[in-house]
Formats: sequence, C-alpha cells, structure tokens
Amino acid sequence: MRPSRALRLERSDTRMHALLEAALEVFALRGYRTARLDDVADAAGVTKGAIYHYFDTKEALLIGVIEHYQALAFGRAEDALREPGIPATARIRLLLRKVFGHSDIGSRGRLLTLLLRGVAHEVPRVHERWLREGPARLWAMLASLVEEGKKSGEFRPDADGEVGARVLVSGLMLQRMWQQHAGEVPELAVDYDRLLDSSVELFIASLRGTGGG
Amino acid sequence: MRPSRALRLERSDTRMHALLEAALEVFALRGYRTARLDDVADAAGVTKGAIYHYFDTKEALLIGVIEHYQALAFGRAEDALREPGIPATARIRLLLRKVFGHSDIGSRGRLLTLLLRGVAHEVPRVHERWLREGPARLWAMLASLVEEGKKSGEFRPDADGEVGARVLVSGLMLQRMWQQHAGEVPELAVDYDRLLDSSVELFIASLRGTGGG
DNA sequence: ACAATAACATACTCGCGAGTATGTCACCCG
DNA sequence: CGGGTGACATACTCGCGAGTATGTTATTGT
Repeated sequence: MRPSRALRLERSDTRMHALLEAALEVFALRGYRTARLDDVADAAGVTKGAIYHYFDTKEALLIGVIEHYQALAFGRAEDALREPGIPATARIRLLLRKVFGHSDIGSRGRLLTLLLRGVAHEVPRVHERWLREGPARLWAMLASLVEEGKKSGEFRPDADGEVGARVLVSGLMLQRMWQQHAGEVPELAVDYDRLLDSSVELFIASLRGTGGG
Repeated sequence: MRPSRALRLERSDTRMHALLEAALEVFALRGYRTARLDDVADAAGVTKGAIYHYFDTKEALLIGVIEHYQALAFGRAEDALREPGIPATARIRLLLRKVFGHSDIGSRGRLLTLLLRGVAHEVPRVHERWLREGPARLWAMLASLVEEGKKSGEFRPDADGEVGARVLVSGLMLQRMWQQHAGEVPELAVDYDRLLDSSVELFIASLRGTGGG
C-alpha cells in the first residue's frame, strides 16, 4: 500500500461525487430496482467498472448516496438551530426554509423522491434509518422550538405543536416531491415557495391564537 | 363459448378478488418490482398459473389492483359530497374521515403505500392517472366545499383553502402510510384518529379566523 | 527507465423471475 | 355417461442485469 499523491486523491474524490450525483438522479427517476448500474454509469460518463471500483455493490452505492445527501440536509437544519440570537418563531421559519427551500434536500428534491419511493423494503436497513432519522428528527426539532417559543411568550402556554408539525412536515415533503411531476401533471403544480411560506405561517398562527380543540 | 353457470362465475369472481387483495398486500409490502408473482400466488393460496388465468401480465395485475381499490376509495368520498342537508364544515369533516378513516383506502392504508412507492416510473401510465385523479381530485373536492362554506357564511369571504388543503391532504397521506411502520419505528407512531381530527379542525379554523397572511 | 499500482474499460458468467407450454381434474350440458 | 371447456397446477424457456474476471493505460516512487 503505497501512499498515493494528493492529485490522485482529489481526482478520485471528484469522480466519487460525480457517481453519487448520477446515482441520486438515476435512482430517483427510475427507482432503485428498475435502475440499471449501466444507466448510472452512462449518466456519470463512465462504465460499470468504475462504479465497482468505488462501491462493492449496488446497495452500497445507494447507501452512499443517501448518507451523503442526508448529511448535507441535516447540516443545514442544524445551522438554523444554532443561528444566534433570534426568537423561536423566526427560527422555525428559518429551519423549514433551509430544509424545504428550493435549492435544498439533494439537488431539486431528488433525495426526497428517492426516500419516499420503493427504497423502503428493498433495503430494510436504509429504510429504518431514514424513517428514524429523517422526518421524525425534523418534527422533534420543531417540537423543541415550540417549547422555546412557549417560554419566551411567543406562543400560548397550552399550545400543542405535535399534530401540526407532523402534518406540516409530511405535507411539505410530499408536495416537494410532487413538484417534480408538475410538468406532466399540471394539477400538482404550485408556487412552492409561496406554499411553504403560507403553510409555515399557518402553523405558527395555530400556536399563537386560541384556535383548535 | 358456452354460457357458463352462475356458480362458476361467482367462484371465479371470488378468486379474482382474493388475487387482487393478495397482490395489494404483496406489492405494498415488497414493492412492485421486488415482489415475485410467486409471492402473490402464495399469499392467495394458489399458483402462478392461476394469476395468468385472470391477468395477462404483471402490470395488468397491478393496474387491476389500483383501479379496484381506488374506485372504492372515491366511492366513499363521493358519498360524503352527496350527503344531504349538512353544512360545508360538517361535509369537510365527513369527507376527510371517509377517505382517511382507519378502515379505508384499501385495507389498512395499503393502497396509499402502494401508490406512494416506486410504482411511479415503473408503470408510467398508472403513475400519471393516479397523480391526476388521486390527490389532486381530493383537494379539488375540498376547494369546492370551501367555496360552499364561504357562501353559507361559515368561512370568511377572503379565505384561501388551497394551501391548507394541499398540505393537509398530502400530510395525512404520508402519516397514514407511515403508520404501517410504527411498529418498527416508534418515532412514527401516533394516535392517527386524533391526528386526523385535530388537523381537520386546524384546517377549518384557518378558514374561519382572520389568521394567515 | 522500470516496476508497481491506481483507475478505469471490456467481455463474460450466472441466477432470478416473468412469461409460456402443457398437463390434469372437476363440472356441466346434452 | 362421455366429451368439452373452464380453472387451475406443473415444468420449462429465456432475457435481463448484478456481479466478476481480465485487460489496458497513465502515473508515481525508486
């Protein structure tokens, strides 16, 4: 094992990222099982041999994709939590916009598409991990921000954000995913940024007023 | 082609339904591509030969499943729209409870699981049809009920239900689907009936008050 | 300059599962 | 009470795509 040069490592790293990006695209569009590794290779401008040079198996490639892009998404989310000196209400807005804003969550919502698709039972380990760490973690973050807001007096003391947070998060996820089909199915199209803002405000309003039973 | 007896037809019909049910179960749990027709046959207590006696191809079986259960679901939804002499608010509650109530949408939410999974690009025709007729049609129904409520004075005249309806419907769909994984992933578990009621009330409240920008 | 290896490309294997071909039995009609 | 058909079961084919084995080239340490 001779130590290789920095140039090699860098080129290898670039190629690796190209493969991850191509795989995300192809897996999201064609589905994990349906997608051929040759498709991924084509999309990345290489051959199947290159893929097997970096990943042991098709499943390993999938896991690589998900872990890479999920780490990116949660990185952004945690940035919002650490943003200094802003009230809980603003922090909620920031968090949701960082996660669901149109330039995020893996290029153009592809990660969501991938996760919400058949990956589930095809690769059980991956499935459990993302179900546990994805949506659940997101509304746990929201829940803690709601508590923060109650202490600061922004929200009424008896506000219960759980139901709202759950429906909001899952609704935004699905809408985000469907925007990729808005071209073929015009009924699905919306101004997603407006939808994001409006629904977040709706959520916040429900924490302030006395509405809801 | 000799006219066959009623008994034969009835038995054949029963078997057909058993196949549809087994296919829904297996496709939803294992995914369309991943599922083997032998699995479906096993689940129905028959062999692959029986399947090919009723359906020309695997895709035809999938289409059969979706059309059958989707027709059931929309039948219930339209019942709610036709229910005579009740105010729009109650009609909204009824509609959503009929569609998302725990005994509906194909046995135990399996249809949703099937639809939200990889079926998408694996069978493009099916995909487009359900995207067009499923969620979109649902929030179109809601939108018309909102208009009804505005005329009757139940909701404020400038209320805009579109964003709320979209997020509500897609949120409920995803939460419903995830309840099937609540056993393995406790973070996902909720009292779904309570979540349904609460979020519906939240939606209605947003149409009444002066909240939201 | 040369050996060694990383970084791929190319050509093959091999199992899995959709689809098919054929057999078999029960039952209804005449 | 036979023969014809419907309703399956059984046994086979065959293509597709993951994984593998092997070749080829550029680069680097010595």
